[in-house]
Amino acid sequence: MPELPEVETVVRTLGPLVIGRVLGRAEVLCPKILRQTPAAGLAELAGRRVRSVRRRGKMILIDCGDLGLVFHLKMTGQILVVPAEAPRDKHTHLVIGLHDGVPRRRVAGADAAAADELRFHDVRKFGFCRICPSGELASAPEIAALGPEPLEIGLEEFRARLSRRRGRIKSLLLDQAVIAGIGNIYTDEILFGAGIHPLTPVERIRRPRIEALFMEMRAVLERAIDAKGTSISDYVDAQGSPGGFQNLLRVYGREGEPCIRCGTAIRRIVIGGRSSSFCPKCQRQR
DNA sequence: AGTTCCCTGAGG
DNA sequence: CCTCAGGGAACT
Repeated sequence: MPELPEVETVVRTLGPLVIGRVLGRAEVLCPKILRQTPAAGLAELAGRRVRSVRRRGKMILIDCGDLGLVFHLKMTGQILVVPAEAPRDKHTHLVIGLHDGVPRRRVAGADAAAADELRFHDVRKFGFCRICPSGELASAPEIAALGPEPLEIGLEEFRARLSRRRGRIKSLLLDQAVIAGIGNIYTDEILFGAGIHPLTPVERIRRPRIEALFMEMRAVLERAIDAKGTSISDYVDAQGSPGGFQNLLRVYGREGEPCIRCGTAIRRIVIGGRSSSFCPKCQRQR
């Protein structure tokens, strides 16, 4: 599932494939995935040059001058850059032409440069794309509501944000308004590393352990980015390559297997409808 | 704070 | 056939 490290990897692989290139015609094969995007907005994309590709939380922001594209991959979304002639499948929902700069005058009879396509692909159709004026990007509801970036926030701000809230630590780390970009896999990995039971009320976690949590959050996310994300079901980067962090997971998806630290069987519980794996010995409920 | 829903493919 | 996976919005 694309979380911060996967989205970061998509952004890093997508950027070089699209920045400086010009968008062509957009084709919507599944209108459901367009959020608050009038057909006119789509038509206006054609001819615009891609300026930048950035990430905010789990959102992908593509700046095309005065128009911006926002993608959220949710669980099974993919953004791919492929040759225009590559076959599509039934889960390809949005296609935007992509070509190199448009010369002022085309040489008669010259072949058009081989064109690529930027494609949004999503088996479950939970993901979406929004097109809006660049000036409205920051105020788009999905972005305005996000908490700070976990790799940019400092320890004191992290601690302050958590201390303002009540509730289970797992639910808070998953809450995008508290901190942006962490999902189910990395929450479990971070809590394991910090030795905190996922159901622990945040107000019961003492300062030294909050510090351990902060360090672990940074370490896990950075390691996962280094490994180019976790590919369990559908995740691939903009070139279609899988990540490698699934081989480095310490607790997620390891229910019943021995804890890598103490050998105790990893247990799984459901919190807020999400499965949570943890070691009952290394992550004692305090 | 917990439940339901969206959606589809995989696995039982 | 049934159940499960899951981000996040909407609802209870």
